[in-house]
Amino acid sequence: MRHLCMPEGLCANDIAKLENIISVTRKVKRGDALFRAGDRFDALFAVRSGSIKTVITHDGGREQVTGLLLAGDALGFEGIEDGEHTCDAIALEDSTVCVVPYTLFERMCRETDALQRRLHRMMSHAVNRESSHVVRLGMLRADERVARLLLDISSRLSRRGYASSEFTLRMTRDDMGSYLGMTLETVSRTLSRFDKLGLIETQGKFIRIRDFDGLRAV
Amino acid sequence: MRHLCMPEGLCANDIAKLENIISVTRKVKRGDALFRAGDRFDALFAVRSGSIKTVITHDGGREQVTGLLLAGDALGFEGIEDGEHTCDAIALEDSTVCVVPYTLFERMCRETDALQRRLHRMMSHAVNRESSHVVRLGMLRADERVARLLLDISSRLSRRGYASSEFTLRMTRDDMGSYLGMTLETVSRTLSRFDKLGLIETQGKFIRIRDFDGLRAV
DNA sequence: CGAGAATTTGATGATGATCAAACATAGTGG
DNA sequence: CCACTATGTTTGATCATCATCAAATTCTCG
Repeated sequence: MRHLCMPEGLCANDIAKLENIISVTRKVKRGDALFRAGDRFDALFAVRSGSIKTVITHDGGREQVTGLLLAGDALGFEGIEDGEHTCDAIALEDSTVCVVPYTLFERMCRETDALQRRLHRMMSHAVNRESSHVVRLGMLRADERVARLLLDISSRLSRRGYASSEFTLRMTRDDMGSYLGMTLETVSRTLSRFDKLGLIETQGKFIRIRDFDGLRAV
Repeated sequence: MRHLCMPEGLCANDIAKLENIISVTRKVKRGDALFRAGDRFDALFAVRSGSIKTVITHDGGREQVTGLLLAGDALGFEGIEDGEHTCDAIALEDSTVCVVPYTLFERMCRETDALQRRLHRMMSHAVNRESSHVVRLGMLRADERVARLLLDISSRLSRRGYASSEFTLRMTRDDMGSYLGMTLETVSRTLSRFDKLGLIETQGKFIRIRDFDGLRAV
């Protein structure tokens, strides 16, 4: 049972080719950076285990969490444009990623159209991921944003075959707040309220969703 | 002097190839859709003249403007993932776009690595565009968002060789508000205040920037 | 286990939303 | 081409949401 870093099917032949170039994995310790803004871009990454946040550091030191990557998610596409990464990627827990050397991968994509299609879909997915985040930030109230985040994580986990109703979110409340465009206090209060309402159960970073429809209706 | 839809250099040979497949242009009348969410995705587009907004319609009819595309900008990448578009693209004024048939383009990208690199950079750019919008929505106050939008448009225009200090923004205040995650009233008030402060001059949709540093410092 | 970090909860206040009404602009048909 | 009507904009008054400041409590990990 081998783990495929970049899931969803290719034909056996293509998979073999792919495995050749993504045989390299890299471990990243909790709190360490997989890459930093300004680092030379030379590889894409896929989260194999653990989770990673992407952070943009604004002039003045203010930081914003712009992305949350779970096992199975690919990252690094932002670096292609100018050949250097535009954000920091920080491990939220000890994690493992597959390393996909970019120029090699690009060449393979020219040879294999299935692989090319796959890369394009991944990049398109990255666009859509950002775009739904824009919607979340742009037209939802604080409690709606929190509810959506929980549902989003849940559905991403279930798509990957993990339990969808309970998980441990390694982000701090501060990270969640930064990601959702609100303060850590508001995140905390919102989670407490959801708990009191019977929508979820929280014990620190562990979260269990008790009432999916209720959350959707927030 | 021919207009190249997708600017920035390729070698003469590649340009010739490219021009072959992007010879088709399409006119879109103000208010009409270039494509709608759910439409089959089969081409990428590049704005040749005019401007276009992308809109996501939330369940319940609420709409959010997620993107603003000016002459020279490419759009449609969100459709690659599932083969159908995920947002509406609406012309803000009578506009012209180049049509780039996708499968054809994909094939060409496998043949010409310069073209492939170009496509990848465009998609990466699309990711970064969304991502800076996330930052704008996530960590800025209302007036900072408006200031950033104006500066952003200005720098995009100047990069394309247009006047950078005055332009006519075809969006309504409502569109701007939706794009910036605030109400049209707040947009209007903010612009009025900037005007009184001498940062800009406004006459309806026409805007002249008088004090770039002032705007940056908002 | 203990110290530093993270979380929770409360009290207060500011930013921006909402409601409302006057005013301006642009698009249409006579 | 002008007048008329729609639509868009501005400005004001009030209110709700969420940020800020603060302090007590609980986790976590080295």
